[in-house]
Amino acid sequence: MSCLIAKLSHYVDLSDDDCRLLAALEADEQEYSADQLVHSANEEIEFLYVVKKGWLYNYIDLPDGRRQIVRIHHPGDVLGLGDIAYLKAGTSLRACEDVVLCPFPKTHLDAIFVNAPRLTALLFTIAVRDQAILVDMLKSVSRMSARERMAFLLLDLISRLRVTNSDMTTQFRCPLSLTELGDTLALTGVYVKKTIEALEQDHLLRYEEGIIELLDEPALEKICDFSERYSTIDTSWFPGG
Amino acid sequence: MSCLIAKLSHYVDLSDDDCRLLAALEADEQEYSADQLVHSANEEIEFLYVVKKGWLYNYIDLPDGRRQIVRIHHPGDVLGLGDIAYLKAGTSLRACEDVVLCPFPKTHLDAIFVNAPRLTALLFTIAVRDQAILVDMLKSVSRMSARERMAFLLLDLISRLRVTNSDMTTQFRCPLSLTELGDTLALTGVYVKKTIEALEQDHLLRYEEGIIELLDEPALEKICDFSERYSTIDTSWFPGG
DNA sequence: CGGGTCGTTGACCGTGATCAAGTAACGTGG
DNA sequence: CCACGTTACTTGATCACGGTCAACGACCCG
Repeated sequence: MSCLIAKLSHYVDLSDDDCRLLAALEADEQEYSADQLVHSANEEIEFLYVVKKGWLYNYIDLPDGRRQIVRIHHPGDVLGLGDIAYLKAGTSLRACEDVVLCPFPKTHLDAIFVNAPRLTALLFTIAVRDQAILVDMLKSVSRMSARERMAFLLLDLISRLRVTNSDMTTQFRCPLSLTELGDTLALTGVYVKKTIEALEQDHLLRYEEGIIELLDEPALEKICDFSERYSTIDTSWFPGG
Repeated sequence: MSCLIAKLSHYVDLSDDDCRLLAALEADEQEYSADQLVHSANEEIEFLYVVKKGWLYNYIDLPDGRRQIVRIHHPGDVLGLGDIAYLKAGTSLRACEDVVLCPFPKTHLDAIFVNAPRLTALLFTIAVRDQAILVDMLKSVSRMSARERMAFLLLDLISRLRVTNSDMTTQFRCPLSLTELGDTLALTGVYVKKTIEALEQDHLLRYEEGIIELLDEPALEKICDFSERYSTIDTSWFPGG
């Protein structure tokens, strides 16, 4: 089963027609290797993508060479919804390991908007949920200490992985380098290291060779006032189906 | 003419049916006074709002008493699209001066999703445009200096005001206090003051009694690598209408 | 006239950046 | 198989941006 359908049917019952429309989005496949740029900011957007395998991230470059990672993507995510308001992409998209994407032209959304109001509402909701997550990220970066931010990011990542991967335990592989984690958290790679070390001192987590193990989730949640945004959404107002 | 219709028809031609659906959203009116809370985070969401008059802002409180202002709203804005994925509001909404809002229940969106795919696409696009703006804000707060952030915020505000207010010059009244500006920029009120002073020293702007005048917009744009997000959006992929 | 909030200014401080040097792992070409 | 370059991780010394704290004045409202 496609991981897009798997992820979406977590939220609503999909009709056969809905599934057919969604399957059409995953007709093509394309591979990208680790660290490869999928598209860069200010490039014209031809395609949206469904992630089939691997992690990627969106980021913005600043003129002085620094960058901010805006969103980390996992299999089953729909990429590019956030860019369809504009002709050109606002962020660059890069694979952080070998990935497989399913590109589809943005005009394919037409068929969904016209024929499947229920699915439209779901896509709308997902797009808008991403916004809530950006708000969390803004709060994190603007108002929290390095320690709190680190806790927040790790909890966010694991709770997203749990949505599609219900056998997920307390440990996962994170293919981002320390510098990339820093670009996500608005810290330097150096300080990410020191922060992780401090959390390890307190027996809250373990980090080794890209494997992260959360040793005390309740304590981590308390540190950063975490609230989970992925397991449930409100579908009660959706058009009947 | 309603400022919602004014704002939206800036982007697409609206049919009579579309206008009728939109007008229904502005059927009711409600006043709030300066500094009044419209709804708070974690409250159940009953209504979305169209802003008829005055400025408001969304913010998040942190357990330790700090807060982050997430978005500043002007007349014509639709509030709450970002919250419809959840049963409860993620942010609090507060009036920063006397305002008039038009509340409508979120189920009213149904009618639009089912009957007006073109308008749906527009709302979708607006919701998603807000996301691009959040990304800008994230970039600003995470990676820019106080001076750059200040420049960015002021350019953002004036370019939004210009969308509906084409006779806007280089000066506008900003009803936010220095502390509120600080909560927006992730700075303290004290440092906002010092930053504004520094910009005044360089003859880039003037600030007096809440009136802001931008003296050298090109220079300000250069400081913060500003890109305008409000004047145009991509409507080419919209369903025909 | 008293109390509140906001703006203003100055002294001092702390988090996280910057810089620098060193190590380990990897792929490359000779 | 080794020399080389590259990249990531590691660690420590020092620095600076912006926060914190405190005090005062202006203004508003009761």
